[in-house]
Amino acid sequence: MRFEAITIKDIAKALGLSTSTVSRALRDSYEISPETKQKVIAYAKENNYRPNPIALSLKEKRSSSIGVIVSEIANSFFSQAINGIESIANEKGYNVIIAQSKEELEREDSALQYLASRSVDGILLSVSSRTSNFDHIKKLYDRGMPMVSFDCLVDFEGIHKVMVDNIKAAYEGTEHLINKGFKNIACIASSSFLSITTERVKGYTAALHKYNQPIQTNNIEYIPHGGLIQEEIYEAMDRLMNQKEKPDAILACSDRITTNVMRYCQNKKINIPKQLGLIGFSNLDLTDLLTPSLSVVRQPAYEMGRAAADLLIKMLESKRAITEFENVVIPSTLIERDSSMQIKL
Amino acid sequence: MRFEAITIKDIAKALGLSTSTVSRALRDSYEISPETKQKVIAYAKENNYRPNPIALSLKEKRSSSIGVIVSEIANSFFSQAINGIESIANEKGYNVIIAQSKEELEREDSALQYLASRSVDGILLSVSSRTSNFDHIKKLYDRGMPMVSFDCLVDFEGIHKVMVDNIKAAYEGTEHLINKGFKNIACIASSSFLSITTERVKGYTAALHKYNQPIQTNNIEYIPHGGLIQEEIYEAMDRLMNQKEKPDAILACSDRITTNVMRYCQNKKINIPKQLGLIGFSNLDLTDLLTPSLSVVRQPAYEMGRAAADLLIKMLESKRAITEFENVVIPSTLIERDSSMQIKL
DNA sequence: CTTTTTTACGCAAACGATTTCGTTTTGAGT
DNA sequence: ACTCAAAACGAAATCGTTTGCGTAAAAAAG
Repeated sequence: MRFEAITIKDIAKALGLSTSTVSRALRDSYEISPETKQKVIAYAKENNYRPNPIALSLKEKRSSSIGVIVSEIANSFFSQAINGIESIANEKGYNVIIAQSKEELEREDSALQYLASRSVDGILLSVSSRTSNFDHIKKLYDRGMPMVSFDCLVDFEGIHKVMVDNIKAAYEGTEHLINKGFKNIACIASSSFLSITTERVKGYTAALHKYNQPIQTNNIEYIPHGGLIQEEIYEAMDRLMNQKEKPDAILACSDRITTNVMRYCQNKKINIPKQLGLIGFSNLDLTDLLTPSLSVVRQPAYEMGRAAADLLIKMLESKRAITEFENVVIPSTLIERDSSMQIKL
Repeated sequence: MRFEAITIKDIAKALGLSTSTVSRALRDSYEISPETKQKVIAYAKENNYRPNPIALSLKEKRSSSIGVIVSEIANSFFSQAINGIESIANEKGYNVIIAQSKEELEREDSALQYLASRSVDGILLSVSSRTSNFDHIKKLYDRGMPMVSFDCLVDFEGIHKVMVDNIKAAYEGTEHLINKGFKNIACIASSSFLSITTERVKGYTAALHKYNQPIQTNNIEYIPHGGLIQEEIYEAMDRLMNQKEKPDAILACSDRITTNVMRYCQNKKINIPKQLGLIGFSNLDLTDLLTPSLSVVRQPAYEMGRAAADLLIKMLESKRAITEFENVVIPSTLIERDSSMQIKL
């Protein structure tokens, strides 16, 4: 079974013209007489002609499409970011191809390779939590594939980057917990390879330092697969809660980590926030309905997507090579709810 | 800025061969001497050669990609379904292009048109809640575009369909509420155009009928945009709760409707389940963490995606035209939690 | 009534890969 | 020595579209 679309050749044959004439008529060239144009356009419309984008891509060496690689789309941050990307892309006449790395290096690489082999004009990339080595990305980038890095950033320079101020975001989250009276705050972050992890941990320690709270390395846990594997988070929680001095609050540095910490506490009958305060990075739109309502650091995913897509398309459409690379930093928002309120609830 | 990949021509030139020889060497043709093959393969590997899929698509008249149109990816049901689709597609060597209709007819049509113009071999479609007329879909389908309809189905026959048993699912949900002692159960469904709506309402009324509860039309609300617009749900709830005989429980027929009913109740200080029982269709993976934990009808989204993709690819790869069309019905699951427990909590 | 210009169109190449149909060379068979 | 076939490769068409160039006829200029 196959779908056969009408081509310029079919029109030419039907109207007794050459393909060049038809092509020019459709593009409203001055070399074609008004009558011929009229005939061609009418016939094309009638038969629902649409130029074959594949033939166009082959000829023009561009596909008018951009690729997006994220860890998974079933993640509120990324689905919101993709909405932002699409809003810009549609506006500018590009279409979007989405690929998921599922937090695996091999899938990231194969997605990159597929997109690279000419089907897309450029790539928006948020690296997976398993990406400790960025050579496969840098290689492709150096060979001329336009790319913009967003959220989980690549480690090299000379590339546009879009991010939140992770240090500040984590600092504010931690500070909020401190202000609410928590004395022994732990931090659960994503894989240690990621820039967002190191920055968020940096913000966390900076806040502790500022308020003269001790910084204990055994209060910092890293989750290798960024929360995709529930077990990893449960194990981290076990380690934290089995210490002599249990933490009394937790800063959870990703969506999946946050929800799985809540689930752990529910299973273990740990009351939030009485026994354990919690604030988490999350873009879920029903954190207000959770029990207790969840205090979150919210990333402006939609805006980040828009900014990244905008940078990429500007890059694609610029004549000369880019020499100045931007680091777009978009502010995050702290939303204080019940999960971080120690005293009264 | 543009990315230039290595082509078969480059290899031919570098090795002093013709493009035909290179092509054959890479495809391991018997007409090429082992030594030449060796040289070509080595050079190709070294220079990271990858066949240009666009050129291939043009020649083969197929793109090895399938399109998926859903209302929005930021919806747990669809993102899970897409995961299922991708799992099959990757297995069979297809890649997936995702488009969102955002519950708008125009966006659905333009997505369809784009995908149609030869960039995809087939389409998996869940129609938008604004789609009251299916002509644009049927037209394309009749012109030979392979399609499989899943979840929100098209209204015509002669096409593969993948769905849950909506009547049974709604029946079981309603029955569960009845068994828990609720006496005046309302139903909030998606737009009245959709087959899933009529079927779920049918299941709801069937259960009421079976247990001798009165069926009141003013207890059935339809949400034009399927829940994408929060206001529409709030207004429906207002209508329901301002009746003389308020409902004591609600069957919410989509993810967005369910969560927005909860949000409404929270705003209006309506206690679930004491004042209002609730069971909802939902695929969110944290309904267990809500307050109260949410009773749900869960659709097997991943399996539905797999089934739909499987049918489509079988269709694409079958030599002769399909004459038998399948209606794949996949069972849903009822998960009983606190939101539907009237007596004790 | 020529010559030049304009008008309106067709031819063919190009994009990258595959494939059908040659073509050349070598070696075996008679 | 002659035929024939196998082995190893190349030329060219094809997919759908655009575009530089060529060219016929018609119109304008001389």
